[in-house]
Amino acid sequence: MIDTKLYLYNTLTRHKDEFVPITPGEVKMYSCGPTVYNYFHIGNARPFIIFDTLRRYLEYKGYKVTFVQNFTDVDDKMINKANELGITVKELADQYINEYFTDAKGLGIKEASVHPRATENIDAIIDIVSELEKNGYAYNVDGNVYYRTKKFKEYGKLSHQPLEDLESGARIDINEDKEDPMDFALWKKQKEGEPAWESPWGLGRPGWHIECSAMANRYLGKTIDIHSGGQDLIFPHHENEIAQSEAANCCQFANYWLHNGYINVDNKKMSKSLGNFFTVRDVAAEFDYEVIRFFMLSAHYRSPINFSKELMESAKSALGRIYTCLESLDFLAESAEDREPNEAETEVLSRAEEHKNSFIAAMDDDLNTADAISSIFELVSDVNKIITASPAKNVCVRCAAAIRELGAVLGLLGKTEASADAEIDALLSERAAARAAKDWAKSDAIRDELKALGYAVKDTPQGQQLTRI
RNA sequence: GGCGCCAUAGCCAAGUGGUAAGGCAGAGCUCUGCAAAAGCUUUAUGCCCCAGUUCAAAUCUGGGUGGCGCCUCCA
Repeated sequence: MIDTKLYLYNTLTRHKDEFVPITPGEVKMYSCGPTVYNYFHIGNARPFIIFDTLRRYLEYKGYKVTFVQNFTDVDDKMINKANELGITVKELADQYINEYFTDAKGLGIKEASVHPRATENIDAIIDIVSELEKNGYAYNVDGNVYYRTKKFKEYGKLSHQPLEDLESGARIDINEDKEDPMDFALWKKQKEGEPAWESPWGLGRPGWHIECSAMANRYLGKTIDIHSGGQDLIFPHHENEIAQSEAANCCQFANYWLHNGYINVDNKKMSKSLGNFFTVRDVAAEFDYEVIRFFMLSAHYRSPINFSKELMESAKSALGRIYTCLESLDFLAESAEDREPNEAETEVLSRAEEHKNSFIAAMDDDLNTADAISSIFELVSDVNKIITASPAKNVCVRCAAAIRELGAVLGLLGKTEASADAEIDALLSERAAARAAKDWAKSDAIRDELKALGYAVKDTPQGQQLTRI
């Protein structure tokens, strides 16, 4: 257990608050997941990566984390897309949930403890809407159930906007059923051709906000530690979740609300409506998934970041620098002498501890991954200084482990080199012989041949080092 | 109209009172048969501008300028 204090910026209090979980040693987290009607774009990927990193860090510190991330698998967008494609909403959901896991796995996003689907929790949704109706926070108009926003006195506490101000800025709502324009749907009456479930109010489907309240309650309980999502969910989605959950359960819904900044393109928010979005699938085809993750973590999670090909290239080179160091350490560890560390090596090992402490201090400060990554680079830089001097085996192993340990907290550096096959080994021996005979033409020809096979070879004092390109 | 965020080198980006981390790109040198990688050196007397507080300000205060977001489906 790493018992340093973790501070997180809480949208609710607008401060960095010391993180104290409800139950010592355990953390209950809920993060809003995707609506599964398409591949997700890199803007969607940011919260997935950021809050996966928070989860990993909490686990690294020794907490037992229960992490819930939902799939919104029924809403207007789902229904429209399914109709367009001539398939059912469930078929659409199944397909894109699969695609989600493909991209998420590539990005190093661990599976949540539970990935509940809205359509599989209709009973829990009906329960909470019934409770709200019973205690006067909801009203039924001909099969549509709405939340009575004015009744919830703390409405606006997350977005820090008094209800009147929200109302004056609100678009005119032409829905005549509602008592107030700020009221929002909890349950929607079935329309022609829409999927629907039986309920006390007739056939219908849940509104968007209610699913998160219902599923957080079912899988985590009435009060959770951390609720997270993108900044654009603060209002109305998270504000409404608070209104629903706190009115139904009569207690605080979440102690810490965390929100990540946007991804911009040409300094403008990336969004579907502006059409300036890139899917993770497409970007991963050009750059590695891991480069996307590294890129996301190279700035503070609450800052907006710009996306561009140039910045991805830069991220790729930076990540490559760490991998080069790791590959050299792995290579050296195989042939290195098994002896006691010398003075310089002992110094590097002790500096590795310092860098690890800096890394932890950065992460404790509201998840400052940019600063944390700089600790990894400083460690790499120290290691590089001893790498050409045939370091002791034990030193190579320990340095590589230290770099990988910190990388793993960020969900990075998990790639391991595939061992070369017999054909490659034969080429390497042949090249070694050619070099010994100073037959440079042949040596270079074999290097080209290896390159064509997808390998780069470096000549080091310890022999030929092979890496996959 | 209400609420909020941001401005640090060619680019990206930490730093929130003690004298500018880290990465990418560039330049020179060392090593190398060549290459690759790495190392060393180098790149902001200054952090959008102007005032102020302070022994001390990129950091705090006030005022500007420029950019962005939420208040509407959106990560």
